[in-house]
Amino acid sequence: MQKIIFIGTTEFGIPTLEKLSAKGGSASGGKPPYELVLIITQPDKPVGRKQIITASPIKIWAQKNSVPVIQPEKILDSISQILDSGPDLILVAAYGQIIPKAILDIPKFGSVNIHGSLLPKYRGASPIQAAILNGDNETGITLIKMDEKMDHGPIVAKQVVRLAGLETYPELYKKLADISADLIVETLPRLFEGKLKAAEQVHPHATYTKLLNREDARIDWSQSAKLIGQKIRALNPEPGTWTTLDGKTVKIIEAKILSEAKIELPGKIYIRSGELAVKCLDGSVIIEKLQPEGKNMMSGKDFLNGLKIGNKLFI
RNA sequence: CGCGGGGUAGAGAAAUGGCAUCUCGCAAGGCUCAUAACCUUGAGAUUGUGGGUUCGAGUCCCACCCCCGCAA
Repeated sequence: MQKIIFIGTTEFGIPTLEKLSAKGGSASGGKPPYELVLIITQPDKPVGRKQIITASPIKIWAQKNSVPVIQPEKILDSISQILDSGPDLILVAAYGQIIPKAILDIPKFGSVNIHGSLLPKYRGASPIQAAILNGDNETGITLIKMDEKMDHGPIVAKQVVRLAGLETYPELYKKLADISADLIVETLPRLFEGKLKAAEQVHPHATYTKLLNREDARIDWSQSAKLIGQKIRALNPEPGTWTTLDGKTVKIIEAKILSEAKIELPGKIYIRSGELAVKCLDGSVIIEKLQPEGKNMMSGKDFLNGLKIGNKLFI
């Protein structure tokens, strides 16, 4: 039975862990086909307004499934434990730290990374958001052999996902997480048989994504409705698209776009068939869900009920 | 003790210390070929909790609970 070390921090890795630990068929005597010998995740961190120390979803899963878990500040500090567990493969999904080559090279079959885009497109921190943000009509999952450069190693497997142009980030995230689990299950046997050819990435085609911050998520109402819609779908719930009204921030959580040719002041709020609508460059955006500063999340209609519509403007 | 906003009817919001209003929703009735439109009427609230000041508190004071934005 092949020994695997899983390294990751976010929910993205959960479906993969589930599949890896799932019982096999009768042929394998009902045992999982692989042995998860160790899970490595980020240390517990304070989260939220009350700074409650919170364990990563991966740690919680590990504990629930009785898999040994370690949380080094620096992963290199744990190199002896990694060696001791004698892994045949290291699997990495959304860990959040650079893993040095000294560790990647430990397992017989090397280290494989799960990445949420079709590499070499969208290397880096936010590949899933990038696909939505750019209005791509396809994205996917790529498995690569890891080398010392970020998202740079040769490709061992790839799964394309078509996009309809309506996906939100959480939806696509979930979908890609599930697909990566299937892709891993499909790919590992061939990898362990040594039958897998790794194909070098076409490096000149590489594009990069950075970690998105709050300023990236501010809505510019002078952009096109399509662009604003993409932004809202890509950047919620994190970091969360927002705008301001009378100097107070308002989060825009869900919206649909409306192509109305009439050009008016971008950001102007008006009512269209009882719904909250906002003018932008080439059309309008119907806001379905939003959250004013200090308030709970509410529908666009609820927001309208309390709003004295004068010449209100989102800026 | 990081900074800040908030808790009023099912929902969203108003209310110089003096009868708690408005919009939406809901119910009944009406208009209409018809309707999510329009008109009439109605139900629905111990104003987060506990104290205090006052002739009188949603409003002022004290304490507590809960929700949320920023920051991390």
